[in-house]
Amino acid sequence: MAVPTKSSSAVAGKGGGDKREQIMDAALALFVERGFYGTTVPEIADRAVVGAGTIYRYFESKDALVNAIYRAEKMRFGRLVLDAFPVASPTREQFRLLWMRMARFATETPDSFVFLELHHHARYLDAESRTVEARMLDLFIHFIANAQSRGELKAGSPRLLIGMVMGAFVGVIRNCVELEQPPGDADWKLAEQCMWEAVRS
Amino acid sequence: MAVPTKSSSAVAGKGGGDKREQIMDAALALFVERGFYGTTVPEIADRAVVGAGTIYRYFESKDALVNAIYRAEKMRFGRLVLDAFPVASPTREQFRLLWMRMARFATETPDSFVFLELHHHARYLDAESRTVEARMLDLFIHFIANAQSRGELKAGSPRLLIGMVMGAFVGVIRNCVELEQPPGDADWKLAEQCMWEAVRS
Amino acid sequence: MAVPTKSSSAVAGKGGGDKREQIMDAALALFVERGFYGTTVPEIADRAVVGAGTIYRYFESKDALVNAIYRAEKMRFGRLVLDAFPVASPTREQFRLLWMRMARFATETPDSFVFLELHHHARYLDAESRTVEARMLDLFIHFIANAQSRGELKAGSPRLLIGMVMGAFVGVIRNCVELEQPPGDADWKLAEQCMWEAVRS
Amino acid sequence: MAVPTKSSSAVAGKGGGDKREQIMDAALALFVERGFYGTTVPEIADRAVVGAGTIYRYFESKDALVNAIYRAEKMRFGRLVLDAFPVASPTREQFRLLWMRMARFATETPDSFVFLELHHHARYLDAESRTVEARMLDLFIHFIANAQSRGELKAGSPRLLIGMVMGAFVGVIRNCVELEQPPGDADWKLAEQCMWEAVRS
DNA sequence: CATGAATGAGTATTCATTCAT
DNA sequence: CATGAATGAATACTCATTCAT
Repeated sequence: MAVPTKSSSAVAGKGGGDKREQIMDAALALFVERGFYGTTVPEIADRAVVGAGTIYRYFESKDALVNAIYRAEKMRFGRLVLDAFPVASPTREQFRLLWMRMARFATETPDSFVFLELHHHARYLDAESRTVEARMLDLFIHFIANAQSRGELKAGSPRLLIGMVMGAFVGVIRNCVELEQPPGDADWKLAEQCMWEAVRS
Repeated sequence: MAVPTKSSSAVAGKGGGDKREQIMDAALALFVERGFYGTTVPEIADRAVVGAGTIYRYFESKDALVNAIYRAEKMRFGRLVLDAFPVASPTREQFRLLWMRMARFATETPDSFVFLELHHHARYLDAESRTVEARMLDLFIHFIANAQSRGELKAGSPRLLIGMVMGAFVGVIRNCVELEQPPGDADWKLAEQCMWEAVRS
Repeated sequence: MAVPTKSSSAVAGKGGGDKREQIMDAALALFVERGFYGTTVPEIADRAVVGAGTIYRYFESKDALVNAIYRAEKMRFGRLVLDAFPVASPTREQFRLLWMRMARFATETPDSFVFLELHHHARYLDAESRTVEARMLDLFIHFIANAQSRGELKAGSPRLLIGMVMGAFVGVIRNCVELEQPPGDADWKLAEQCMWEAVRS
Repeated sequence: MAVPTKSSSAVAGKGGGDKREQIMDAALALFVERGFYGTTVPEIADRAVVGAGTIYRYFESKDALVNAIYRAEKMRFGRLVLDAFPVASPTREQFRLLWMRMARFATETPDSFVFLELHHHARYLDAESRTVEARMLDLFIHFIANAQSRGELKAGSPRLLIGMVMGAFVGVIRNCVELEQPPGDADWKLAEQCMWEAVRS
């Protein structure tokens, strides 16, 4: 019942061998490539180079696996974007930083970003996964509300502004995914400037 | 193999007995509600009040059905947004009109909009469905490029700008879907103003 | 959801074709031959000459199937043994009749009898199946108690006497099953006489 | 392949550390509680406080384990019932003794008795286990035949009489198991008297 | 044309057994 | 000797699709 934890293996060294991570990596890639329902458990096992049964030593079910990946990636995203956030900087700087950090996440691990995007509303996400999502949203809402109260952003529902900016960000990624070329630095900067003008007061 | 065409039902008048449309309506609603893989063909048949086998008289497969719906809705979207487009109006007016027409589509038939959004990248979309999508994109690209050449929009890849604006639009919808309240007219107007400022030169 | 009923086909004639009954017959035989867990659903389907999926049109699960068989056979047993029971006859006659009817059931459909015996305490029997069993037991208990009150049977817990007599009956069957020869009429009569002497006052 | 024998532990004294017995005890309890197929090997290992792999150092397979338990318990049953059997006593006394010794076995180690009963006809019992069973049966047959030749028991197939008496015995137990109360001494005596009257000439 | 009962290929999941440590 | 993580063969069950009526 007690499933092996990730931490123990992080110490292991020896160059990998962490089955739990192997499985999550393989599953993430396949879910992005072929979708959740389009991916079979044996396929995940093959790609992770483990037996099919092994997956069930680490995850209760295929659903539990996708939820674990979702949470892990969402939290990694959160950490990358929010760690050591310059609370005192001007809003303009903060906006740029958020945007560029997100861009880095999306550029360095595009699979992860696409995965989070695709599974945002998936039926198989459980309550805890949705909570992770909700917590991050709250942080953004506070950020917006504060800036609005200083008169630096347009008035209006913070959620609306967030939806707009995040939507635009995703739109930029999608555009590049469809063109099958990674978005250049210039693209990210242009988009960032556009969206700042969209929300600034 | 000779599948009944949609036109046959258009002739039927009185709106009764159009099985093809009944099936598509039922499927659209269920796909939005439970996803493509979460919906079984017999369920669609039940909701459409036809026999399960009947669906295969109108559509070659479940995949063909979802593609037919995608194309039909995408084209309806295109017509609603582009019909009688005021080619001569100022760009600002054109932008507002596009946005508001899209808003009307999304507000009047939210299921259709969500469906198009959710299935944008679905694996089961075939080449023809992607072509419908591509044609519409071309129209937008020309619109943007023209406006750019007149110096009214920011320079940059038209696809990038489209991705950004469409993404933001979707973000607004999603936000409201999550809050389970239809976006108000004020929301749409605010968002429209924001995004205009995002793209105008 | 609404599963086809047995009655409709009983009328059908045409010499069989009743899938539900085919499945139950095949399953009964296999459960006796190889046990519940030793029988796979495809095996049942093969023997019943239906597709594996067809079984699930008639029974929710393998468990539901074994329960349905249990109930059907238990009730058939009850009917055969108790129908038109001569309430007014002397206890000795009643005892003989019960015993011989049970013997007929066990001789004519030995699989059914063995099945009921083997699955008496099976973990997969649900509440309803146990109720069928309990109701029949109640009838026997009343029969015993009445005879005891007339001083014709030994005093003592009716359940104990029933357990003893039924146990002895099963013992006779088992003995013959092990010898792989059907119990002769003389055997049944001898055993009946023995057990009467066991319980009479 | 050279599996540790039971004797080695008999030497150990103090009763501690005897893994083979720990495993058999745990398995017996679980098999009775949840059935053979309802019990997993790791569960047995947990209950026996040994590693799952250890079980395979003492038993070739799960089947071999259940067979070993069956033989051991059957032989313990035989010893308890037949040791120092008073060959010269009157048949009535012998019958009473057999019955009461069986009752003691069933009362003192009900799990063992239920186990023997439940697995009497199990598919996974191998030839040797059946031989143990057969040998004991032979002893009983001789006992019966002798008594019959002295005219003390009813004529008829000894096996039939044995089946009847043993069946009745099991019926008494089952009755008490169902009522979830251990059979009282009075119950055992009543039943013994009944069954003696059943078989005596 | 319409139907829906029947199908069986395909999937997630379990668990006896092995073997590197 | 003992272990328990890893394995993969085996099994119950689902559902898109067909076809006899």
